[in-house]
Amino acid sequence: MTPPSARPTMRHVAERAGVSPKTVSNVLTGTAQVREPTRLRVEQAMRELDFVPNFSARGLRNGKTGVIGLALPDLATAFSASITHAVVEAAHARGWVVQVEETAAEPAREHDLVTRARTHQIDGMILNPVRLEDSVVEHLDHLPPIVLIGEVEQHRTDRVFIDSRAAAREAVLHLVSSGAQRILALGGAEAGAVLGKATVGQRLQGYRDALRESGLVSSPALELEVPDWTISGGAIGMREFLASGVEFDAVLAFTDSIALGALHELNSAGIRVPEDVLICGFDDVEHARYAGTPLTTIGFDHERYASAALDLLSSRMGDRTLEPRAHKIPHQLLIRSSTLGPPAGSGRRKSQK
Amino acid sequence: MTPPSARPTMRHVAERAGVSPKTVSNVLTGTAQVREPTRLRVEQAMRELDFVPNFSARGLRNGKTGVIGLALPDLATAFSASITHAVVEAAHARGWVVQVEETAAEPAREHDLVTRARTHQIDGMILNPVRLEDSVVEHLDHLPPIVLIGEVEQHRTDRVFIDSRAAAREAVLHLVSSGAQRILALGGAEAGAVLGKATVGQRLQGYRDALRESGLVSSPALELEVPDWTISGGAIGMREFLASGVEFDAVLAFTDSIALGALHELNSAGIRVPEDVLICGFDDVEHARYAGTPLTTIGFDHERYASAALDLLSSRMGDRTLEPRAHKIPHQLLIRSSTLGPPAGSGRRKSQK
DNA sequence: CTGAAAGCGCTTACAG
DNA sequence: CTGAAAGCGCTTACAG
Repeated sequence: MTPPSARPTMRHVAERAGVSPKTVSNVLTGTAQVREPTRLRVEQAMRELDFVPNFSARGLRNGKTGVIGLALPDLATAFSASITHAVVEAAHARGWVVQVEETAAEPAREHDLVTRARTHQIDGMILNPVRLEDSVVEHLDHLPPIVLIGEVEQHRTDRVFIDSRAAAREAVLHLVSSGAQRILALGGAEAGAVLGKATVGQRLQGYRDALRESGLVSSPALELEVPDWTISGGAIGMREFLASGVEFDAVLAFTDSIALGALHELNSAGIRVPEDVLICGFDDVEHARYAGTPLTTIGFDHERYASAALDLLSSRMGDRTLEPRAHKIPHQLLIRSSTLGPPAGSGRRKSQK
Repeated sequence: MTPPSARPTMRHVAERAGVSPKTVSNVLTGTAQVREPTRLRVEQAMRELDFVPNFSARGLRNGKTGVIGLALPDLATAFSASITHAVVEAAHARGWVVQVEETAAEPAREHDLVTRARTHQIDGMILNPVRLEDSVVEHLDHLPPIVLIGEVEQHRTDRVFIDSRAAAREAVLHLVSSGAQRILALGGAEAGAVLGKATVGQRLQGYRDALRESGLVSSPALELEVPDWTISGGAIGMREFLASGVEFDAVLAFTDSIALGALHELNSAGIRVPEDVLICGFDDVEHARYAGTPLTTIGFDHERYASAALDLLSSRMGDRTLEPRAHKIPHQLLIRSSTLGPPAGSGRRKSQK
């Protein structure tokens, strides 16, 4: 019940400085030149009154809020933390603040989010879709600018991505060249998803590409989903797989968190990495490098990824009629201890039978 | 350059439904009862026009935006990810969205943040202060409600915290009872900070309390700062310490990330955990449990922590004259492999000389 | 239960 | 370079 008048407005500043509100606005936005002495008077009045502009009013007037949205499936993962950090830093450099949303890997929540985007008053949104419903894309015209991050088979929106298919292929070829023959893909057969439509599909395709090229057979028994893309999700998936008794000598995990969970589970089961099983992750989060066995992974520049997304957002906000653009960020296979095993041909451990 | 009129307003809905804007507002906010047939007509008009309310306008009118701020020193850490996740989930349950900020451990940026809080149009803010400048607290009356999370020797603001001093003491007593005699405190002597004023100080005090009680001497050589509270920060700190040649047989790291960096560095140096050195962290982030050597740590319920902060925020938004309240969240020492060493008295490794 | 009026705090044309 | 007017899209009293 604090009266709103407790907070000074431009009118108060104007009165105190003996000018019109317009002049205060000019000082604030720099729209028009203001003579030095006038400007100093206005600035002093602002200081004396401890004035700050009301961004709701400005937003109402301008149709811009200075806020962008960042929507990720699960904010608790290491990868999300790294991306959030990078986006917030890059956004600040451009004068924006960031509102975060969590889609919890539920398509319904993604949909809600996008349709609610306008009410939240954000100027644009960076969305990491899990399974982007087509219905969302349909609404595109009524929505603020959206940049998709991650792999999406969808060309009506700006996108930033790494070539996950190529990266997965490289990773698997590396595993094969290190002597692996039965490689588990851990992270998603993603039963319901159309192959290739999202990150999961891309990585799975790259995995299969490499097997084919290497003359190895792919098998549904070696493509395993995990409950979620977290450390515990990876651990649970690995535990189930070990219980199945299927033979394997390497793991391609679809994220580093999954890989770390799998690594833990292998160690608990007395299976040594890399002596018995090789393991490779995805994303190069900080603790991949510092894991008990440092983790081979696919790395890319998270800062660059964030900047690219913001640049796309920025130019689309300037012109919504632009053709959709896709910005590919280079990736790199980072080889660490987890795949530096004994020479090819040495007997690898088989999983229990 | 899209005309703002592209977006339907309440007036359009009202015209289409043949009612006044006020009635549309009533339907939307539920302020007044609306007769069933009227309401249905209005709702259909909203659907047909794909109407969503403009929250900037509503915010301007109501003085509320539905947005709260969450400010953490470094969004990239595992602890930040866990807290961000918990806060966003709890906020959504209360109908709020969350804007994140990063203070990068710089007091100046915290100060900026707080003074800019009003312009960002947030209804309240959750701030994890590193060194909260008194100047910030001075401005409290001109700011939206703030809840501090973490330990702060400051009683003019609502706070949520765990008893870090008691927790650190328990952890060290546990290390001592496991046979440790020379325990490194890794995370901050925090040269400039007044002891006890922030998280660092609390944990350091608890550490010293336990040493004193155990009849062990504390020594500046065993209190080490790290460049930052990250995994690599912990690794760098540990590396420097090992180079110093000071003897030690246990480590109390001030966060799990620091602990994991230290663990990695010890392993690299051929020092075994827990056989040669015991190590204990703080916060119980997910990968503490899944580390190469599962990490003993101080755990607490992150969800409860977040909910408590939002509850305090909520009630203060209802009444700014309330006495400041402090909500303590219980913690628990979680003993895992990293401190399950050989029995006390067995020869521990000394660091190199 | 519904309507007509006024105003939240800004900024954009439009004049000087 | 500065001012007076109008309006962004809502909602809160105030009447009916």
